[in-house]
Amino acid sequence: MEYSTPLAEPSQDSASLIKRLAGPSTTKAGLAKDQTEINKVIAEASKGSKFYENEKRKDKDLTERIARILKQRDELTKGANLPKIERAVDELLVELESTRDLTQIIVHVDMDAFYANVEMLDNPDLAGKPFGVGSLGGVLTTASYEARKFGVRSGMPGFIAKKLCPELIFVKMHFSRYSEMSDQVMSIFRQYDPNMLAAGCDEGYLNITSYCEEHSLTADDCVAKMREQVHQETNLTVSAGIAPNKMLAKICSDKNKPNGQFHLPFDRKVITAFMYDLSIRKIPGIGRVNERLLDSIGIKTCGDIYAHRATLSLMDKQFGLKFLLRTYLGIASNNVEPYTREERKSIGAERTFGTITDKEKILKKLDEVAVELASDMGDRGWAGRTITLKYKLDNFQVFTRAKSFDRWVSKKEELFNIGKELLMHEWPLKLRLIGLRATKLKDLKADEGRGIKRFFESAQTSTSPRKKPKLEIHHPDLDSGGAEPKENQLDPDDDDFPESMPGFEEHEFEEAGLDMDLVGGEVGVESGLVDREELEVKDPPDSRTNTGQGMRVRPKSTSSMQTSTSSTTNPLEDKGKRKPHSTTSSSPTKPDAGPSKHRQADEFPSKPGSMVCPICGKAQDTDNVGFNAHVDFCLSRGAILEAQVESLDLRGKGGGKQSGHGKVAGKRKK
DNA sequence: CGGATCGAC
DNA sequence: CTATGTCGATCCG
Repeated sequence: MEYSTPLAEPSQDSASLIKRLAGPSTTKAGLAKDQTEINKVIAEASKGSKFYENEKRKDKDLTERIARILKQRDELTKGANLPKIERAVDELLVELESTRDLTQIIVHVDMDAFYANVEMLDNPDLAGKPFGVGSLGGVLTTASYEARKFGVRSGMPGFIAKKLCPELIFVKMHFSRYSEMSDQVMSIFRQYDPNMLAAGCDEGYLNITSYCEEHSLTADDCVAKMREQVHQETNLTVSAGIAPNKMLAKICSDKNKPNGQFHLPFDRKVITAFMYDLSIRKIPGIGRVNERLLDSIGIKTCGDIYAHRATLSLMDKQFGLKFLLRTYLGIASNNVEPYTREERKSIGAERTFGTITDKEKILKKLDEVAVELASDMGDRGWAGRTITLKYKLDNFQVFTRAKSFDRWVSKKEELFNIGKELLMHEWPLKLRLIGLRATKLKDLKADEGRGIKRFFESAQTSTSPRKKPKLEIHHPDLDSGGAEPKENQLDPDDDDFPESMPGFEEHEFEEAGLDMDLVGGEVGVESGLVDREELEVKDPPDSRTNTGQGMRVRPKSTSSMQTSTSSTTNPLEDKGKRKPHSTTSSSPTKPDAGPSKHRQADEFPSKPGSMVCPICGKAQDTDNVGFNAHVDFCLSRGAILEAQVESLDLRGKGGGKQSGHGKVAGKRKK
C-alpha cells in the first residue's frame, strides 16, 4: 500500500514532465488550441536537449520528494489524535478570522501585455498580428494576445514559440520606451494613491480608500476612471482587481483581463466562497512545485485546505499551515506602501553565454560580471560583506559558493578575486553562466540621506538631542511585520561615526524603546497574532506583509526618542491606513513630516519636470518618487539586451506582490 | 552560515 | 543551433 499512492504512478511522471516543459505560465486562460496539443509540440521541440534532460531530472527529484512526503505523512498520521489536532487548527482559524480587515480598498493594477502593447503603439502594423517581444535566439519577454492563442508565452524560448506559431513576428525590445511609458502610467496611479506600491514596471498596488472618500466615488467608479485616464493619456490598457487585501486584489485583476476590472465584494461570506473553488495555483506564492506537493496530499483548491488541515498542521514546516489557513479564509496583508531603499537585501549580476570550458575564457567572463556588478554597486551606492558566486553547468545544474568577510566589498578587483577564489576549487568546468551577488549590504548613500534628513529636521524642529539607544532586542520577524525600524538607520548621530568598524553593523539598536501595538484601534484589525506566534509563521510569500496587516511597531512614547524619527512623531498618520493625499500634497515642510520611509525622494522638495535622468539623459516629468523609480528602471535595464522576463500577464498571474522589487537590475550597458 | 529551492516578474 | 536576469524567502544541515 505504501507504494501505490495515486500520484506515484509512472504515467504521472511523464504527465508532470510535459506540464513542466510547458513552462510556469500555463495556468492562463484563453487558449485557442488545446493546451495538451501545445504541450506536445513543446515537448517535441525540447526532446533531447540538455535543458530537457535537466527538467527530466528535476521532475524525477520532485516525484521522489513527494513519495517521501507521503510516507512521512502516513507515519505522522498514524499515531496522531487527528480530531484533537483539527480542533486546535479550528481555534487557530478563529484567531485568524479575527484579524480580517475589510475596511481598506485595495486595488491591483496590471498593464495588459505591457511591452507588446507599447510596441504596438509605435508600430500600428502589429495590431492584430501574433508577435513576441524578444528574439528567435533568446526568450520572449511578452507575447501579443494574438500570439497567446497559439500557446506562445512570455519566458518561452523564441524557437519554441516559432514552432507553435510559424507566423510569429519577433520584435526587438526598446527599454527606454517601456521605461517612459511605465513612468507615465505609474504617475497616474500615484494620483490615486501617492503611496502606491509598484510591483515591477507594469503592476502596482494601491489603497484607494482615502481617494474614494475624498472624491465621493465608489471603488468601481474610481478604478474605472483611473483606467480610463491611463488609456486616454497613454493609449495603453490596464486591468484591475478591487478587494480588501493585496492577495485578493491580485487574483481579481486577472479575472477580467485584458482591459477589465473585477470587484470582489467586501463580505466575509462572499470572500470565503470565492476562495473555496479557487485553484491553489492561483495563489501568489504557490508555483508549480507547491502545486504538485499540495496536489499529492489531496489539495487542489483553496477549499481543500480545510479538509486536510490536520495533515498540514503535522507538516507545518513543509507546507506552511498559517499561510494556507489565511489563504483558505482569503485573508492577507492590506498594507500598501512603496519600497524603500533600506529594504534591499542583495545586489548582483549574472550572465549566460555559450558553453565554455577554457579557464582563461571563464575568468574573462567572471571579470565582465565583476565589472558589471562593481559598476552597479558604485552607481547605486552599496557595498556587501558576503559575496556569492553562482555558476550554471553546461547541463543546466546551478551551484552557488559564498564567502563572508569582515570588510565591505564593492570594487571590481575584489569581486573578481573573490569569485576566482571561489571558482578555483570547482574545476574543471563546462559553464553556461556565471554570476556574482553581494549580500549583508551597507548603504553607502545613507550618510548622504542622513545628512539631508538632518538638515530638514533641524530646520523644522530643532529638537533632537538624543543618543542612540542601544538595545539588543531584535525581532527580525517583526521588521517584516510592516514596521519600519529602518527608520533609525538614517538617524543623525550616526554620521559621527562613519564606518570605522567594518564588521560591525549598527542596526538592532532601533528596536530600543519600541513596542508592539496593534493598530487595531486605528482601523485595524489584524494584529491579533502579533506575538511570538507570528514570529514563527512561515508564510511563504509575503510573509512580511501578510503578518503586517494592521500591525505596526511603534516607539514607546518614552521621552527620549522622538523628534527626529519623523515617523514616530505622528502616530495617527501611520502608513497603513493613511490618507494618501495628505502625504504628497503636503508641503515639504509639513510638520508631521512623516514620511516614514526615508527614501531620498521624500527628502527633497518636488520639482516635477526639472529632473534629468542621469542614465538616459531625458528630463523626467514626474515627482520624486517617480523619478527614483525611473532611474531605477533605467539602471536596471541597461545591458540586458535579450532576456529578462518582465511583465507578463500571462504568467499565471500569481504573484505579484511584493517580491518584487521587480526591477531588474540589469546592468548598465556595455 | 552556506547552499539549494521556490516563486515572482 | 537555441531555454534570462534580479531579488526575496525559506528550509536544511
